[in-house]
Amino acid sequence: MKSSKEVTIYDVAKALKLSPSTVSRGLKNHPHIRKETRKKIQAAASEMGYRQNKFASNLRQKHTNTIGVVVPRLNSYFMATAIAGIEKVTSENGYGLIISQSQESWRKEISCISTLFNSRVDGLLVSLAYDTKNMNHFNILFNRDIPVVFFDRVADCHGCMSIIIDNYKAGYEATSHLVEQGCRRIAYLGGNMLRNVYSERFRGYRQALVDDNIEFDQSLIFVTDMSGQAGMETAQKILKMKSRPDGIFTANDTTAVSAIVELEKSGIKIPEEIAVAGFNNEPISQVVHPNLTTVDYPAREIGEIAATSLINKLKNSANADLSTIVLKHNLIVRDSSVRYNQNHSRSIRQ
Amino acid sequence: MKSSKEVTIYDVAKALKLSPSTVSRGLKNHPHIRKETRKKIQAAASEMGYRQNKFASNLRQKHTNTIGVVVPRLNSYFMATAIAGIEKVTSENGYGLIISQSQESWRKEISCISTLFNSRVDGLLVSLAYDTKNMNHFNILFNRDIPVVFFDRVADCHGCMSIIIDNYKAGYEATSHLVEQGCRRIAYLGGNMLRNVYSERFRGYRQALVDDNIEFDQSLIFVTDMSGQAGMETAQKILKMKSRPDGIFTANDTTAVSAIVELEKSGIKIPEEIAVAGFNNEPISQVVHPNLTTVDYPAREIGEIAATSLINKLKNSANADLSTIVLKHNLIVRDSSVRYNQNHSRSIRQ
DNA sequence: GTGAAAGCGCTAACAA
DNA sequence: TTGTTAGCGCTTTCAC
Repeated sequence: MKSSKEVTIYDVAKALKLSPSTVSRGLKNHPHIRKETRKKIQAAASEMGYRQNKFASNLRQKHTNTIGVVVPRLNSYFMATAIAGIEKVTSENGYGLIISQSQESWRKEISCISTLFNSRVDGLLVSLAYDTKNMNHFNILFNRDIPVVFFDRVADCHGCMSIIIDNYKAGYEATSHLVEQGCRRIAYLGGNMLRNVYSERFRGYRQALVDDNIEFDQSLIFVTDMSGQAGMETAQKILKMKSRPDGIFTANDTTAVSAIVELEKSGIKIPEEIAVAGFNNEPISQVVHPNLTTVDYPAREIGEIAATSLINKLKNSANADLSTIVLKHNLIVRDSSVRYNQNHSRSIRQ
Repeated sequence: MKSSKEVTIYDVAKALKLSPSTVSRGLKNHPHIRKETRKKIQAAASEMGYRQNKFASNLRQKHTNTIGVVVPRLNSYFMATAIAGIEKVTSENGYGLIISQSQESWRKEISCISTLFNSRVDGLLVSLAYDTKNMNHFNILFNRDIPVVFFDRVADCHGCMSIIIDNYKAGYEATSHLVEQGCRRIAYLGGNMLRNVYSERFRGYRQALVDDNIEFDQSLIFVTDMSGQAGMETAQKILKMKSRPDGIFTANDTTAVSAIVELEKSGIKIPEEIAVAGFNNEPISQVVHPNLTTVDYPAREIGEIAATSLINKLKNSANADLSTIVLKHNLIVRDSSVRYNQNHSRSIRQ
């Protein structure tokens, strides 16, 4: 194993007394090559330590076998898991991955897209930043027919594909569940309504109230950045309210958990005084006391399916493309929302 | 904004009646170019929608401005945070990132390294898999002088750089702390001793026992894969022991937390009957009840410093390279290990 | 089934 | 300060 120069197809060709083009063809199983020749070529190539120069190849072929990923943040359980899924299928399919973070900022997202565009990724997987207000920065991609698949935080645009769950339904189910447990004043704690994940969960929340004949109360709606900090602060606001809610539906687990911790510090009993439901089924939901009722969210699958869809689109550009894939979610009921007494009295009442 | 062909420096040159080389130079602020010309070139280029073709450039320059990353898993708090740090500094320095996961497997790690090598990354950032037994797969890199910086899970090899914390000291401190709280039979729950992070923490544990005149007991040592599952199973083993430990030092928080949850299910009082200390200061450590004593670990900094070191090495290859950078850790004492009574009685005794 | 040759877009040595 | 030119390694048309 020498530390010498790179081996090129010219070197292999010379060694075999063949032409470079034959070697090139032999290396990629071109049909018009005799079996023996091909074998000879491949043997010699690996013998000599040949490795393809992708730049030369890309330069000719005009594609990079690279996929760009733009996510709000890397260090959340959901994203890390989704990306693990993405990485799995892209690497299995011979694609490289360039991952970048928008840091939840529209501005930074614009620059990520532009960088990735300049890196000539073949396609993109994106989940939108918290405050992205329009999709103009994607136009450079659409103009060149670079396919984009959105996942989780999606937007309608140019018939791009989206991989999501039914956030409306999940929000509806979580809220209904709280109602079933006897809650009548249910707070909603969510993020920027620009993002589908929050607006849809909110829509579900609201519809559940309507269907249960509970009046909507604007003072119970909290829109925050959905950080742990925000959960704490909202809990403090709730503590100061004259007429406190008796239930909270939170659009993620991080805020739910920090709200619970904060509420319990002040002696509030969960779920007796305030029942809580979160979203995402992060590991933390099984550790907090009481264990958190939450919506299970197939992070890994979302990543895998997003990547698979993009690769399909890349492979046969004349694809009959589904525009949206909706994955199944699952309400997981745990102690933070179950009121055994209440349940009991209800069943007696009926 | 047309969706037409790519603009090349030839197009720009033609439009400006200059030569391609002048345009090339003008675009990258080459010193031998008049200011006006440069401005004219840059204006025209952006006007015309020019974007550099990196393949052509790479093909010429023999480097890719791309850094490869190999980590055991993406979806752990520590790794996601470290990678967030890496991404920050690489993107600031104009490097792309190719991230891959070894899935904790030596075999897969070998293939990751080889793929990255074939992608011609300029350098690598790696944290070793759980069961990597030798470093031969790195030889292809060393043979071509491709620099590698290890972080967190490191190994001595070819004078590569390593970014770590003092795991020995941290293990020592955590164990000593448990002793101070009155523990006399302290279990150690760790991973494969091949990995520095586990062997060093174990070494610290052991030395702390020696220094406190506590006899080492092999039956209190549990080597697992450090998953949540493993924490649960180990807790069950401990529950069945005739002579149970009165303290546990666990080499990560995930296992610590699931062990605590499992022990408490069986009515064990934490920390009164068994005091527990973990490692990593994951968010979950502040949610579990009782809050977990743990070692704070500068994940983001480790990532940032690893990336910075690699880039420095890349930029001036004649670098006076430090071989190891040790970052500060910090024992965070929380309720899972503090025995107020015990403390009190000790202070009286003294 | 194989070879010759051109060219992808850029950079850098050399020339002017 | 700018231009000329060759060539990075590969693929692909066209010719044989």
